[in-house]
Amino acid sequence: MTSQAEDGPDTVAASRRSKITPEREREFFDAVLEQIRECGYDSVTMEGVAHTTRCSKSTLYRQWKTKPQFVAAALRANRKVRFAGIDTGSLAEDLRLAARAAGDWSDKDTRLLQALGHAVTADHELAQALREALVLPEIAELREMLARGVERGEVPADHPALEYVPAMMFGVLRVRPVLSGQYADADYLVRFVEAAVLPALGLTPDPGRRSRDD
Amino acid sequence: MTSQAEDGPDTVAASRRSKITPEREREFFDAVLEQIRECGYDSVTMEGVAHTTRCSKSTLYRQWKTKPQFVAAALRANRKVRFAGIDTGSLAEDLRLAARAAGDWSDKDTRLLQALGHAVTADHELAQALREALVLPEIAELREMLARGVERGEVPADHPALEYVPAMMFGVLRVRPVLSGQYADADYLVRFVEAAVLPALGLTPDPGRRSRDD
DNA sequence: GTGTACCGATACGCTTGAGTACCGGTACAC
DNA sequence: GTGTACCGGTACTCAAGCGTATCGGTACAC
Repeated sequence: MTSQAEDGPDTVAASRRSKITPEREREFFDAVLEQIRECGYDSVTMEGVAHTTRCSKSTLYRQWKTKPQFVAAALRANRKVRFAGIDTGSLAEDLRLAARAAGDWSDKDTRLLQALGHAVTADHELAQALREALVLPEIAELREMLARGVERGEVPADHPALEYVPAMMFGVLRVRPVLSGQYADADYLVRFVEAAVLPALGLTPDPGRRSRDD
Repeated sequence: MTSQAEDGPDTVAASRRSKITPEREREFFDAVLEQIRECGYDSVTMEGVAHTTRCSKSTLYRQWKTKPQFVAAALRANRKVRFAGIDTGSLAEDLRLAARAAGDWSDKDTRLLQALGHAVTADHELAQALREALVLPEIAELREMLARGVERGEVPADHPALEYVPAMMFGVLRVRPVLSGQYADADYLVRFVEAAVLPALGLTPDPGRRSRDD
């Protein structure tokens, strides 16, 4: 595997004497991701992106060779830390906060993942970019959260449910639209954590059920 | 919205003096679904289906007006009862069996759902067909399973985790490829049920360990 | 002021696939 | 046997979209 497209061709704005500012680039990326969310990967057209950003197709093709490379670059630029700063000293509370945070981008992220779900099988670079943008960071953060809980002795290190928590959270998050037609909002996810994740981990949920009043 | 395409145009074989036997129709449906799984909805071509089934494009278009209608018909014909006959008298055992059963088509069903995930937003008939084929039956069966458990007194009727069990099962099932790159096989799902679903429901996986101590 | 290199616009070539039209062959009805 | 109606095959029209080429305009370097 040759890693020829690592950092170079992604954010071209700084190099190559391009007149495209990082802010402008951000507009391109936002536009293409939004178009993907709305129409699906295959239906996204470079012309459409060019039109909504009031640039020309040539401009896009000058920066990125092909459509998948363009999309991959947009995904990589979209990487964010989701659960940053969540460290309350209590695993249950951390999970609640993470659920609430996840619910806030549930809509956008889920639609993106859904729309790219299959396009990914064709282009490996795209697949990797998607994983790195929308999957791996959150998983890693969840695992750290759990590890801290274990370290504090809240959950035994060999608790069998531990390894399934990321899949549970992620699964419910992504699958809810399919089941009920609506995206998993923060309240739903917090209730899910309360009702299923914490009990599975042997953590006692709030007895009085005072889950959502900030 | 008038439901003009209900039963008539789906299975045309019997009507219209078509020489296409139900078995032949089944071949068409299998072919298109397999092509969807492999290439995604958008990349499926009527010509490809015609070629793999050694029929002509005309034949397909004679029976189904458009590609989405054809695919919707294929989905509707694909409806199956997944967890039929699972009723052991124990909710835990039922869930284990369901997990094992689900793992057996995990691959095919998940790929199909993934591939159609976004195509569905464009065509409402397709969306409904997909839900009726791959989502609603399994959910309904799971709910019945849970209801029986409640009726037998294994789980209190107001147990908060009850409503999340289908989402958990479905979520983990569908999301595993995204997380780990491999489909959720039967073993994985059974371990998940054991480690997370049963404890969440307050059912003890093995007698030596009571997880709820509030 | 001059030149270079990028920008936006437009037009084009090329491929692909949906859906249609037409054709000869053939099974089944009668 | 004769006719009808469907089958498979092929050729076609039409639209869309990728990626390329070309052109005038313009910002910035020097």
